[in-house]
Amino acid sequence: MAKSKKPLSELEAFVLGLIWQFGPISPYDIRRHMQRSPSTQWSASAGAIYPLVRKLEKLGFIASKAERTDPRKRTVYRSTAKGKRALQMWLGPPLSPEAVTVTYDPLRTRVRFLGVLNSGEQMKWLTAAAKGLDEVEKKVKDWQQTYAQSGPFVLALTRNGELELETRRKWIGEVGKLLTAAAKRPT
Amino acid sequence: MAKSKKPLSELEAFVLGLIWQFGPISPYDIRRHMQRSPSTQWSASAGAIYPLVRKLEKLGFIASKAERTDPRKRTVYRSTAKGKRALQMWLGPPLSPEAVTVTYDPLRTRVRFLGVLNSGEQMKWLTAAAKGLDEVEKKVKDWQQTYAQSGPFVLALTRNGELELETRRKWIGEVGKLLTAAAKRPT
DNA sequence: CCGCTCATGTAACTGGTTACATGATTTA
DNA sequence: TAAATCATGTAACCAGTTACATGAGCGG
Repeated sequence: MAKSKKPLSELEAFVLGLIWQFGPISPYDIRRHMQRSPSTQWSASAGAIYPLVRKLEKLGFIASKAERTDPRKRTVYRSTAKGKRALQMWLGPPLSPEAVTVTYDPLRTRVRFLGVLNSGEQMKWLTAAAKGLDEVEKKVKDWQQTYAQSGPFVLALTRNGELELETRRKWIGEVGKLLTAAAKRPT
Repeated sequence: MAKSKKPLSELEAFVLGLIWQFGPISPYDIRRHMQRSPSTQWSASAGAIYPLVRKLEKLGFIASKAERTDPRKRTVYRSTAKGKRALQMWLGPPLSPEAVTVTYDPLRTRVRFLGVLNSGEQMKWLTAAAKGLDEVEKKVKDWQQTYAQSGPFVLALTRNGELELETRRKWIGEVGKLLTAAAKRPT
């Protein structure tokens, strides 16, 4: 049989996707691309990317081509037909279980435990959080500018960034109101 | 000096937070609590929780008490004053870098590469994604019901779930419109 | 009494990070 | 020519997962 390959990890699929989308591309450029992204989901470390790319090649999902040899070598990769199919499989439908899950928002995790601070500190925390979101917005806008007008999918990402930020801001604001209301109503 | 302890990991802080919030509580109950949460961020595996709890105890952040001994033992933990301070430190302000970052949304990652599917498949994917969000909503609502009326912080989480879901739905819808528009306008 | 849940635990693994190294090439 | 960047690589580590084991107690 041999058909039972285990599914790609999120990082593997992401790198394969980038190679499919921007290939021919070098691991070094993949790393820079990831480092410039506002997301901190992955470190984009050499220790992750280079071995991963070699693995994808061994799987036959991507093919390498030496662009400049020996001294200052540079190897670029592009997706193979098999790689494209693997990416399509990964995308689905059906959507894999980890594709459909609640988002992970570190601010949400923290609000869960805001009760460990006193009322005054809670308000300070919320102010700091709002300021943090301003920083995030800057980074997102930077990213958007560099990758502007790259088709409907980048536009979709841009739009996601806007909506997401708006929602988080609104929520932080509501949490503030909730807490002041709770503080006034003594137990 | 010895004052330069490295910061808590997200999981460590989360578990410490749960112990502070619900303690005295057993590692077993922590696991169940996490398993019931709609988030799939952590596996809540025994291999993660039990060693972690012992680590927190060794750090002096929590204290144990044997609730039932030897046969069918049950050990419960509660937060110490030091643990509470550690939790407050972790929360901030200042907010740690990983606290203020864009959310991680696996659907967003996937939309990035939707171009690998043809137009028809793209629409099917979006339909499947929307259906997936319905599932997420069910899970979130279940969770909300079990933990209803537990103070302003749970209320804040509930509200976050609502807003988040609404935003993701809206976004998926917009992506659909974006793509149909792009499909009609040839090149 | 059989199967399920309670409750704790560990050994092996894995995916990814940190931190470093190398050498060529470009820029100030 | 010194410093920064390009480009690739690896060794040591770490946090968390998978999968399994143990034994007590409870419900049908």
